Amino acid sequence: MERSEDLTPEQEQALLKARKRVIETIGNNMELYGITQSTGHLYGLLFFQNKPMTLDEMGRAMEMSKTSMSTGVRTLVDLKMVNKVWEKGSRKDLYEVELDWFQTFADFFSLKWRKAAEMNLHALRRTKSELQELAERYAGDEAFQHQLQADLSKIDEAIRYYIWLNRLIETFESGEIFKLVPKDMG
Amino acid sequence: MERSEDLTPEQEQALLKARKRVIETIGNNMELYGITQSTGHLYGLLFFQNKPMTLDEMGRAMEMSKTSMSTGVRTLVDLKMVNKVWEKGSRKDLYEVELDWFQTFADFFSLKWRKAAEMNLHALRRTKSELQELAERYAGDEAFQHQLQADLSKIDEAIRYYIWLNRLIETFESGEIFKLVPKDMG
DNA sequence: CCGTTCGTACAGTTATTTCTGTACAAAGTA
DNA sequence: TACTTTGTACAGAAATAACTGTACGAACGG
Repeated sequence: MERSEDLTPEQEQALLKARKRVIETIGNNMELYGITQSTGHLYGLLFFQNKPMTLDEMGRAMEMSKTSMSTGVRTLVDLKMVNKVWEKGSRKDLYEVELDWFQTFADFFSLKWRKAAEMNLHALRRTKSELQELAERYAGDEAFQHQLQADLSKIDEAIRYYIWLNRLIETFESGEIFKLVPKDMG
Repeated sequence: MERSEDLTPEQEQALLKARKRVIETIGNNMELYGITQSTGHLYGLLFFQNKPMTLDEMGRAMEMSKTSMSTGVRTLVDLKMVNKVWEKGSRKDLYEVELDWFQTFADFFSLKWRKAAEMNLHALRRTKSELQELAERYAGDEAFQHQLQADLSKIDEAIRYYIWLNRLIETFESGEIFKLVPKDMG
């Protein structure tokens, strides 16, 4: 915790204790984002910091090596959960959390789910055309046709799902989702 | 692959090759669901099966132990990605994938994200009231008040986000999301 | 009942991931 | 230019997770 505000030790203790619950709960649940428990904990730490933090400060607060802070914070930056900020006069890199969690959520889906959706869609489409070629080549074989059609109809349904998923992700990226599901209910 | 349809070895080869791309791509991307690569691969295998499969058949196809199949398939059942099915005459447990991927996606979010959202919301609210108590107790101390207000406003914004997230998840659970973002575009 | 067959608990092994300390390149400072 | 300071690559150590084989209880068939 930053010391610039000069709290009494008693106050500081009480504040740290209150923060701790949130830091740990959030840290634990961040595995949903595919990040490690300790990186989640780092995120929680940064969340309550009211000033950008250096790697050394993180290391001291987390009681971990600077190397780990470096890799942890890089993960968070890649996920756009944490931003690198500049401060004149300081040679050190400074980091602070992105406080707009709506944005964080949207960015996460753009980054991870869209990539997966597009890879899967690509694989499905390639395999679909491959199966269609097989269907033509062995046009007479009824048993094989039957099998191919079973696979093809599954693939078509999967493609339909991924097209939908891509569209859903688009609503996250564009912010349209907040028109469909408003941030505050009326 | 089930042999009941009696394909030629050549046809079977071609089919397996075509399926392989999809199985592996999907299997790899399933880490987004927090499942292991090999469990993802198992899912891909089941996807193309046109009959429910036993643990022994899975083990043979995956070249892995039956124990691993048992734990893998249990994970998939817990996530409602795979269903246990009954077939008279068979003493063995049979499993098949849930083919409705829209449903699978919705179930996954209900299960995992809602649980996390509720835990976080709970922690945030508890900490919020704890901070409010501190604010009352040290009503005169300006430096401390300043710090408490900084924390409280962050917490309020986080609470706002989780309330929204819960509402979003509700639209998945109720199927309302498919009214907001239609399965097929008009 | 007794003998099978099935699924899974459990303990041990193997494989993977996470974390640390050292070393070094980059960039600033004098 | 030499001297610091900073962030990260890299290799090894420590911690976790995944996988396997054995063993055993449950369910069924004779």
